[in-house]
Amino acid sequence: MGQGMSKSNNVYKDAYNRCLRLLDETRSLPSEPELGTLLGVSRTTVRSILARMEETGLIAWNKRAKTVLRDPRPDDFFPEEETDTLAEIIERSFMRRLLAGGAEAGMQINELELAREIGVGTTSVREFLIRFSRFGLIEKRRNSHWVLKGFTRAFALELTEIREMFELRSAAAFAALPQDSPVWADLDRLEDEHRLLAREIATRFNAFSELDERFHRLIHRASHNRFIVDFYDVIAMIFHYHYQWNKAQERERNEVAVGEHLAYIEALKSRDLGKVDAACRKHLKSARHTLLTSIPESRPLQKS
Amino acid sequence: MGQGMSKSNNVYKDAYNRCLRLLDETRSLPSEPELGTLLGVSRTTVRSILARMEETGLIAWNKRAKTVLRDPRPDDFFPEEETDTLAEIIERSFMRRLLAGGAEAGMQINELELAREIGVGTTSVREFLIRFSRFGLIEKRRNSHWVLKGFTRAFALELTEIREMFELRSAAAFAALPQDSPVWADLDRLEDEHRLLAREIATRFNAFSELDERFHRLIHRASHNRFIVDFYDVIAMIFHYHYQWNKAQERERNEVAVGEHLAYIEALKSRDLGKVDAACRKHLKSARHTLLTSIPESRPLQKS
DNA sequence: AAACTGTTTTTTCACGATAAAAGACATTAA
DNA sequence: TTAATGTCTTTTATCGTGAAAAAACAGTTT
Repeated sequence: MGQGMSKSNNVYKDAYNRCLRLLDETRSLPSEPELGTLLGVSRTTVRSILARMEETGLIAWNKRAKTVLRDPRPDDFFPEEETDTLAEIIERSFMRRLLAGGAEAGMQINELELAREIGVGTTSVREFLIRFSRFGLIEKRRNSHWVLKGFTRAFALELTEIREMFELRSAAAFAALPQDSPVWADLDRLEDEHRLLAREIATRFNAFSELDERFHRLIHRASHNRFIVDFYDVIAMIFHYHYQWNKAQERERNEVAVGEHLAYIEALKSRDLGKVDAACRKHLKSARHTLLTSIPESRPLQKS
Repeated sequence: MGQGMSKSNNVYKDAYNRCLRLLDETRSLPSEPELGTLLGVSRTTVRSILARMEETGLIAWNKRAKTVLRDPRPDDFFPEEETDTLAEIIERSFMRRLLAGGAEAGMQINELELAREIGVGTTSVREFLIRFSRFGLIEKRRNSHWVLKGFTRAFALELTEIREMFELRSAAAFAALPQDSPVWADLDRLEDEHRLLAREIATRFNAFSELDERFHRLIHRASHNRFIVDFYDVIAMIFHYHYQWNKAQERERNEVAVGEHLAYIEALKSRDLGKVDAACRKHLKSARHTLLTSIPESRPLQKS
């Protein structure tokens, strides 16, 4: 694939695609700085996007006037795979290898080999591994290779131990928040989404994982502790891949979890610390159980 | 300084210096692989060391025979500053800037500028910042600069909150360890060192920080949780620099801390969970207090 | 004058290249 | 035949470089 290429323009491509979707809604686009904040990119990138949109006849562009000429067609979009960050590409490849079996604990990781296999430079792989190391799954030997510690039962237990400690504390902090805190409105909105999902669970059960993450992040944020908030990244990463590999009884599991969340939300709203503690404990216990059953007895994880 | 230079040979130089110290003790050096494990380097590096030692007339080297010819002189050693890792150099420079005042929270960090100022490549600075980010003092803006969050009171409080949570749990786990666990011998040895230091506190009070770290790491290891063990890196880093900048009442503070450690050790040996909890809490409370008083009221930290 | 567009500069991201260091393989000595 | 030494190969650490993207500056328009 792309060889010798210094840097992919995925930021531009991704923003372009998102900008296309904006086109449906209006007859003319806002100013360049406004578009920049809207898309989360710099004006330089906004101008590249506008230039191409003019070229392909999507808009007429003359200084402030950016008139939409036609609706975007499917082939106006850049292919999805070209909009991914290098970091995302590397993470996916790495996790696939990790979960594809044959990834025994203790095995050593070769930067050069990984880079060649994925088709990227070694620097990007190194940086990925350094970032990834905080998840506790790999470890660096000074001046030498990385060692895979493996997705073991021990890992899951250590992870959930911290999770439980942090979430119990965060939940208690949440319940103690003053009535006028905006989090209560956030919680109400999440409750509605949960009720909606509960009704449509038969068809939309796979929408749970995303909702789950938003719910728990809201609670963790109440701790007002960066280490607790940041640690949820580790949990989110693990559960993200967990949801992908463990499809057994997914519908049932998610249905139960939605119910537990609703009870948990009720407890939070009651602001009764005893109830909060109980509801939180109950949910975390079943989350732990689900994670543990997907990991075979003290062996590295295999794809289901 | 070193420009255009691809990689410094600090591993070799550091190992060489350590190998010189070995020369005092024996008449002849062991085999190459043995020396490698002793010094923690590869045989390639060992052979470079031996080659130079032969050249400078320190040893006679013929295959297995490595006879010491003379004692090393001070000028045989490589200068200390040439034995540092790039990562160490960058960390020191970075922390100096951070603590030298004028490092306001919210300030942005420029990779290129840092690299130029320290005289290293941008890659090394990037990798350092990624590793450093887990300490919670800096944060990355996607596709853009890093932001300094600052050594604030809030930071210290968040840090100590986690520390207390983790250490109380670890201490309880420690006390519950079976009598035949090797940690009890480790604890006895640390107790002796504490008693020794307590007696010589007037002159050796600055030896405390190293002992402190070893003591707390031993306790944290009893948790058997990688996240707890790894988190001690954050604490150790902060306290390492804390000891450097806050020299006010150092002797008194350390004397008190040694006393608290001894009480803490007694409590652990009693295996009475109530006593352990109390002793641990007491020590952590005064550690927190010490840290907090060195940070001025909700402002970035200034050098004392 | 405030907010925009046009232009230039700076910084980030990612690569290939190269010396240091590790590791593997072949050979030899005890 | 085990464990060393001698030699060769591979990997890691670090740099300089160049395109993508951000940011700063300058000139316009409302």
